[in-house]
Amino acid sequence: MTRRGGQRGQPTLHDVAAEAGVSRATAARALGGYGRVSEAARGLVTAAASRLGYRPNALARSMITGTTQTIGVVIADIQLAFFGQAVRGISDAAHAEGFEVILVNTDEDLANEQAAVDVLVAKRVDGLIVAPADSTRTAHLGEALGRGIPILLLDRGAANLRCDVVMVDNQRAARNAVNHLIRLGHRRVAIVMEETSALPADRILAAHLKATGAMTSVLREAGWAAALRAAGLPVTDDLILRARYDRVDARATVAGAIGGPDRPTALITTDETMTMGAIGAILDAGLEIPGDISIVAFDDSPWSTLVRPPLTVVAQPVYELGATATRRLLARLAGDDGPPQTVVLDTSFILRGSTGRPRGA
Amino acid sequence: MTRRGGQRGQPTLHDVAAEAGVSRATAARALGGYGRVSEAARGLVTAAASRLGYRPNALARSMITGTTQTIGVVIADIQLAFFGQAVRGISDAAHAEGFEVILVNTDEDLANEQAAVDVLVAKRVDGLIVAPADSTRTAHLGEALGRGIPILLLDRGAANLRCDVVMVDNQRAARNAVNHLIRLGHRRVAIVMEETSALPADRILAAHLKATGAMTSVLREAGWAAALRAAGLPVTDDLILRARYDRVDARATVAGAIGGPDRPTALITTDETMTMGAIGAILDAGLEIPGDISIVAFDDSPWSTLVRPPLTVVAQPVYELGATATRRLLARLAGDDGPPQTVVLDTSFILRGSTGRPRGA
DNA sequence: GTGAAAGCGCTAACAC
DNA sequence: GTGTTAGCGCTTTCAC
Repeated sequence: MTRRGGQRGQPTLHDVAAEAGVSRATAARALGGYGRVSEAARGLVTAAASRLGYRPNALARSMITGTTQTIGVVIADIQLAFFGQAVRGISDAAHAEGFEVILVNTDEDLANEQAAVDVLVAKRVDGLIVAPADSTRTAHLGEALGRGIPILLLDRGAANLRCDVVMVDNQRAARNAVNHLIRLGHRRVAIVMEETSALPADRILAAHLKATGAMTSVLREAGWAAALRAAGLPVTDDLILRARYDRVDARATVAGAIGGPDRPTALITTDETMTMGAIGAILDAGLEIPGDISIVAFDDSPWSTLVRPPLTVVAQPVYELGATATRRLLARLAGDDGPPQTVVLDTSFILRGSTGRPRGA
Repeated sequence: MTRRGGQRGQPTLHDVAAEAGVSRATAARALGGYGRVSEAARGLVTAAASRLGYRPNALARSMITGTTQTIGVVIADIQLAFFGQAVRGISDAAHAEGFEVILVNTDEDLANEQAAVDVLVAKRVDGLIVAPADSTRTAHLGEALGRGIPILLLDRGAANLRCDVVMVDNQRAARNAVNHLIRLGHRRVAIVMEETSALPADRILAAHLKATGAMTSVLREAGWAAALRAAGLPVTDDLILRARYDRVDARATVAGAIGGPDRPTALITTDETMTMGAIGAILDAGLEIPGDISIVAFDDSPWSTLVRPPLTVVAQPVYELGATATRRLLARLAGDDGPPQTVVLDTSFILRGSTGRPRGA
């Protein structure tokens, strides 16, 4: 019994070489598929390897090659449908090139994100895909970049970070959606969005936002405001329905806004969570969609055709966002060192039953 | 400039030690938080480390310690709400103990699962959580177990595998749900489920299934059949609506079954995908829920209260399933070598509006 | 084509 | 308390 076994009892290259009666170098070459090995030796080695149930130690290999064939994915919450789809796109594109994925949730918390990047750097991931929690406080990302670890920003940009970004044009998508409502005759179009620390809508400079890469909901708010203003409609604070980022609070917020006499005739929601809250509130209030109130939602959720009426939505190519992001990142890993790219994928406006002319229009 | 830098240009312990003017061992002890180090040395080292932007190389550490602080998670598809929730539970419980998660999707394909296990073994994950694609062909899992890698089976059992399992009692949950329908007066209760290679329902031995750990949908089918039989109702093939695992096919299948004259008066669906298909078909057919047809769905999807009427469901504690699974696995990693445990979490039956008495009952 | 030897960055004995 | 030494399992020169 020549078997020595590694520390965990698993056979090592050493054992395989001994079993095959060749040197470790030859065994490694045969198994690793590099260098030159005779057919005879290769046969001996592979036979010995399978006899022993040898599995290469990727850790040891990575120490030398300097690549772990692993990418880190840092997102807010895998439970959200958006990230589920995006991560599937990432995972598929990564696997296609032989990469694995380490997943970390941040709950949009900066400290969590910083810790995640730290761990992933320690684990020596080859690259990072991150949906940054904060578009301005990105020192930790800059540092990783400085270490030579490519980063790809998913879904949201970030100021002062020289790296690739894959996203959609949120402002434009929101503007289009609101334009649709305006064309139908709506004059009071509210937006349901999560609370942010951003400036009030009427002081936002869209160009600045675009440059600094703000949160998607803020960009959507900017698009909403732009559409209203372009139509000569007032952009007032009572039309901005800010809720904590959960459907219960979104529901309460919308309930408050549609309970009064001068309620908006249409709503645009900035994501699935806000949409669920808004629909809940409308159902509670017994209002008819779109007769009493129209709604256009961001993100084409699987269930959007199951509610009555089916939802008019802005659909993002979420899976493709993830897949494209990954291909871009892997290109960097493969040596592409061109200037940072921002890839903007197209959204589509899907007209279904939840938008219509306001009463009396 | 004493800095040498590692292969990727990142500072190593060597650099830190040099910068601090101590030996590598001392630097390692100060940074790793093990062994004894004087306050003075610790100060010197940590200062040097932060000056250099040192990040430990987890790969090198793992080679020696024999632990990667990483668990592999092998599931069907992270896009499915079920797995999104479960993985979040896993991720949270893992992070709480300092573990990261490598995620792999299999699409319920055995070959994918085998490949995934291989890669994860090569990456030397400390343990594996897998929702096995096949409950009988588990040689690859047995082999990993043989290598000393603890495995935890999530959501589904597997035959002949001595390892922990965390799941719900699918048969019982289905039986309860169907009993509710029977009590309401339904006599023709159909089940909407994915195609499987299992035997027809009327030949299934529930006990055998329980022992071998079949797919959840088959167990739910067994529960459905058991409830009907216990009530003296016929279990006929036309009540088993099998569809490919996608909502489009589920919809077509259900459409066919509810189009005829002798249609079932109630439906039980085995998961979210089947539910979406079934509701789509019912809406298409213009049938009224629950007047024309009752429906009870497996899994309490976020949108189940948004459709009208809100759905009566069997809710699984999905997040808890993941968290519990992870805690069990981590206990194994911490040395627990008691006999394999099967943890069964409780489901809850949530009565909402989609179930009622059949017409004429 | 094959083997010997060096070394990736770190931890763990073992001396001092 | 600190330094020295020996590896973890692998890839990679470099001779032969």
